[in-house]
Amino acid sequence: MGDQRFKDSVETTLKVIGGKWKLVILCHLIDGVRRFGELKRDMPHITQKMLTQQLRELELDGIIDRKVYTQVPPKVEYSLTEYGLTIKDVLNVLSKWGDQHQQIIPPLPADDR
Amino acid sequence: MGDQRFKDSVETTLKVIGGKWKLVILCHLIDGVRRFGELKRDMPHITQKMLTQQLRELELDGIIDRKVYTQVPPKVEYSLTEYGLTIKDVLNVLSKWGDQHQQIIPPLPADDR
DNA sequence: CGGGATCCCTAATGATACTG
DNA sequence: CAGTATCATTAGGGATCCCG
Repeated sequence: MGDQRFKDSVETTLKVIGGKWKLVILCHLIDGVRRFGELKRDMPHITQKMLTQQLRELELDGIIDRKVYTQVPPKVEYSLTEYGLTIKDVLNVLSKWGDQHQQIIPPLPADDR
Repeated sequence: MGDQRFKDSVETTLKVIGGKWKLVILCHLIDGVRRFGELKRDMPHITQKMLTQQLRELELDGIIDRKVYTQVPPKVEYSLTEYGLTIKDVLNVLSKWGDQHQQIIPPLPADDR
């Protein structure tokens, strides 16, 4: 299991969906199409810059689609690509693990860690 | 799926095993006990400081065990705790996904991205 | 509304030297 | 061998202003 190839694959995954925001963004897109403003509203802690930036990177990696409606005011919709849908398995496992972890090792009280 | 609780659980996971190194370290521990020097040798890019630091955090989160042999020269062994073994599912899914990704979106040639 | 462009700061990481 | 301790560096991220 822990051989070189296995490790390389994990590192590849980290490069693509690692970081502070990408998986969270994908959580919001997993249920369907979302507008930029919706994403921003549902993630109060992310800045506009970060959101834009991370969306671009996900788009470049073929995970999400960006559809621009040329109208005033502008409207941009984001959604998972067919390939991006494969991320569901990953999200499910991560969510399940985090869920267990919270029960076994509860977060420190009144603290964000 | 993409509800608040789901998202929170994913974020919890990211806090515990997120970052650049922890999952890679766990890859090496998944096959069994490893000494500090072995880990360092098998991860040429990590610095001693980072390795120590990340190991401490994993220990605090109950994922790995640290066994110190009081002898000269010193000997310290790291291994997954029983609870830490639950990380296997996560690693498998991440490795599998990264493996597919490499085939579909091959890394840029002669570049580290 | 959905950005882009700047400036700026800090937390994370690295390099290096030292030690029980 | 398995770490500390310290200093230097950098990348990630935030605040703000501007724009079609």
